[in-house]
Amino acid sequence: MTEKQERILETALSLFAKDGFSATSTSKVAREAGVSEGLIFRHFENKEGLLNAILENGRQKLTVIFDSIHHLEEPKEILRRVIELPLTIDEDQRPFWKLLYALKWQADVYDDSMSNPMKDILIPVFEALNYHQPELESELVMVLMDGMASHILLKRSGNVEDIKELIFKKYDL
Amino acid sequence: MTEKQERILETALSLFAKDGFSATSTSKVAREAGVSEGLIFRHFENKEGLLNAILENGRQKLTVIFDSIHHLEEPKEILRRVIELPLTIDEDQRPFWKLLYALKWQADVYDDSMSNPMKDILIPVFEALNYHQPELESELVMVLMDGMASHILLKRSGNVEDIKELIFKKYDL
DNA sequence: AAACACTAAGTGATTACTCACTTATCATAG
DNA sequence: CTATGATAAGTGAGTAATCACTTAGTGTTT
Repeated sequence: MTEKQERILETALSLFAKDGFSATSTSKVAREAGVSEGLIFRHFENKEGLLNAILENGRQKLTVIFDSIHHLEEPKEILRRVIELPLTIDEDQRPFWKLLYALKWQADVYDDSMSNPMKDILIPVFEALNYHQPELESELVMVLMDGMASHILLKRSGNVEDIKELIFKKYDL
Repeated sequence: MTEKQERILETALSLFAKDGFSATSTSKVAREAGVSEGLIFRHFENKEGLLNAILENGRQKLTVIFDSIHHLEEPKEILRRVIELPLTIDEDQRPFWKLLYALKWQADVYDDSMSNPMKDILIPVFEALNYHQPELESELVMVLMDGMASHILLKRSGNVEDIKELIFKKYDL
């Protein structure tokens, strides 16, 4: 990975997240990255290839987080970690998440790859906690997390920490 | 409102919702609507004006629904209606909601106009039901609804009706 | 006849992408 | 050590197509 290659990925992610994928031109990415436009196509073949490289990059970091949760033993500890996941997104990861959430609505792009691993984590938790409908409870938590993530990524004021505590209370965590 | 004018609004909404605002060209809207491209600019001034006309159109229908809930008396009945709102989106309203949710992520566009009216409805409900933190509970419900709406609009399988029932049970509705 | 709805053929700017070319990297042969 | 040559990295000026938008003009209503 060249330095210029990384610059392209970095500024493309930032621009895609801020203005949207199709509203961001390759020429703008090149200009902002201080690179010739041709270089983008040399390294990433086309605009979509650039997007895929960005997504693949982010997905790898994601797997690490998932695995670290999966290795925990105590069910309530796992549930706590899962629920507060949206709150643990740190500043430099935000553009990636914004891009991911924006792309969901982009027709063809939508990707459920995060959904199943999460279910695999949550269902055993609710089984261990003797909930009546573990699968349904898992889906509900995932819906909640989706809402929380949107809430946080779009910076809608409110105190997210308090909402988290409220959810913890409801699940007796 | 001319027939062609309505055709433009209708097909533009459909295309914006399917492919995104900036990925949809005015020429495509015109072609699909069976109309000359110039007509779009005559009636709506520019592409953004077309978008605003679509949004204004939808917002008016929205106000009607909000008011009908606001006029109810029984707190639990209100809460029930609010929570099942995402499930009552019928097929011909879906494109509007998809567009609205997609636009949230479009940087400059985001619009909180739905948030405050909803809070005004929910806070009195939780006060009447003697919840400890009415405002926080309202925010949580709104976050949940946001998640549910995404879930439904993106057609992620699962049984939304069952999830709704589970939520009802948790709020003792 | 005046306002209105509408079309067809434009406008310059910008789009994603290509191509011919130069420069840097680096292993191996003399 | 240096020269050679292959490969990858990078440039900048192109390309046709498409973009949002305009303009000049044609029918239709009132």
